[in-house]
Amino acid sequence: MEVYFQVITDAEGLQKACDELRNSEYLGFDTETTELDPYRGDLRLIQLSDGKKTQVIDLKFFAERGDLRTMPDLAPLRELLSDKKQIKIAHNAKFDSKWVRHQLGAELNGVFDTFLASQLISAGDQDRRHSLADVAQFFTGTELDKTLQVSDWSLSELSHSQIEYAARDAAILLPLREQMAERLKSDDLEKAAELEFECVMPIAEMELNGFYLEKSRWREQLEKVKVAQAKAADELQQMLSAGVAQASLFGRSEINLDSQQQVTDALLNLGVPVPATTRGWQLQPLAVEYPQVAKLLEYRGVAKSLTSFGENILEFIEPKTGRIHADFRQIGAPTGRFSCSNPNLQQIPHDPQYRRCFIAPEGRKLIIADYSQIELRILAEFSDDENFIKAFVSGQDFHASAASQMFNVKPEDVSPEQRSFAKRLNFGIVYGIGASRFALMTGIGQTEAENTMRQYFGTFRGLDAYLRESGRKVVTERIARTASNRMMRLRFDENDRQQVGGARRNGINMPIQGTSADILKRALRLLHDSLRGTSAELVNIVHDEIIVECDAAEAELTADKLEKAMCSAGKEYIKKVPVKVDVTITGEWAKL
DNA sequence: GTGAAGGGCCAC
DNA sequence: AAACGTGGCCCTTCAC
Repeated sequence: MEVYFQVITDAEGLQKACDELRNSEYLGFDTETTELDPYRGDLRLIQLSDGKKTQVIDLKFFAERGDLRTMPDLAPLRELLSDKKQIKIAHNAKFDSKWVRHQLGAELNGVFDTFLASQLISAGDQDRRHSLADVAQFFTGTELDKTLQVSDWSLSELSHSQIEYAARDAAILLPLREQMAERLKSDDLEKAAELEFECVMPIAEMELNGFYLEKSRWREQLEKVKVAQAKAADELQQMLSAGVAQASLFGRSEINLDSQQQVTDALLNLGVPVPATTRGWQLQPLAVEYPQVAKLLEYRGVAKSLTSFGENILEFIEPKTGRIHADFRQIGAPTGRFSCSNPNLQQIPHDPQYRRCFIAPEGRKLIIADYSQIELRILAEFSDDENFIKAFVSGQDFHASAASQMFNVKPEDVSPEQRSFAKRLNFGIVYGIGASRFALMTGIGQTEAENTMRQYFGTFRGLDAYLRESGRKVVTERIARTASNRMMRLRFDENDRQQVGGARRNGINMPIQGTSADILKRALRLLHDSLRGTSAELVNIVHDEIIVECDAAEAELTADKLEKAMCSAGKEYIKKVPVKVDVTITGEWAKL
């Protein structure tokens, strides 16, 4: 593919280039950098293409003359990038926007992201790849050579082929967008795409902001866990070795407590009826009768804490900022949920001992806001169940209200046990729980579990009908959608009962989990716009929770804005029941 | 030594 | 007879 390009190295050239680019509604946009991390390397090239001609801006020549963030010479470029009316097409725009934000001091607005679009269109197909080369091949049939992607972009003089490669990557985005836009339209994914595209900048900023973790407090916490772990390991070792044949004369044989195999053998020797899998929920009932099993579960808990949430997380602290900048994948799950890694800030134990280590630095505050029972409210909305809605509208404790209805007692007479049953079912049905699992987790018998579930669905008939219809539909259509029309395709063998059952549960869960993700994404965009120009910074998100850090003086104002953004986002999708957000102003990531 | 798979547990 | 959805990270095991 021939590319017509021009290299820009000075202010005059840049002004002219931006004037030319102004005439195009869509611009292909790409960057080349010397590193992957904007805190480490330099932004070298910015490529902008109107499809006919590609402008390649070599920032090295600008950086030589001063600070890129404030340099007036770059004003036309900043303006163009942040103008939301001119659409910038980029592949994984989060990457480019982080560099532009951090090193040019500009927001990227008006995004069309071919990476996110590809994920939306593939609708959860795990086999599809989403690299630019794969996406270009799939949608336009063009072969892309990406070998120069990892070439040295810090050279004082870039080669002709490097520049040409850079220009071509930007140019190809225009025909690619045309194909993808058509497909988004025919798949009815335009709304979901807009939701995703508008979320790119908030997430890019969040990653740049990072979350502050106090090292010393984390280490103190670790010491406590280490002691607990050593103790539990010792005790478990003692208990298990009682069942091992007194080993060799050469010494005691230690059991590797992390080895599934060895632990199972030891338990069997002790006469414990170990089930096929020894996952926590399977072992839980045995823990009452067998102290060894209880000890094993205790050991696993502390061992997990120490390995997954131990010293290693401290290595993620960026020296330049003293903060943790995790990677968030915007479409981390086919449902539309985010995933997070390096480290996964979405799975820090709820125990305040851990979360209290994430703090606001001196003079700052954390605002923690989470949706109250968002998935159940979505379920109320979708199912239109009269009694379910009533329980929310009444404004009292939801689980107690549900229990009151299903056990037919006055709200004040609901026993803790009844409330607990209702609560477990409320959560379980979102995942398609069955009677046997319900029996196992409550400790009641199979028959009683079946009866309780029958009572539950007898009370919430609309819910029952919705879940059945939802499950039926997904099996016949093999597609599930959220409120924004985000789509997930299900693949299963219709003759395999297990697969059909799995697909049904999947399809029931996806619209609910996915709509929750839709709402969060919408909230992030509204929040981003309402916090612009303030001291507030987004620092973490956990599915139904948003955490913002701001100057102490602006805490009240920020809390208000956060609550408003989340509520309005929720109300766009949930009309039949109130949307409730709990907000806390605090110095630490823990509720008061 | 390295990498993939299997099993387990953390979050929501 | 059925066996609760989405992720990431860690460990062991086993093959190369």
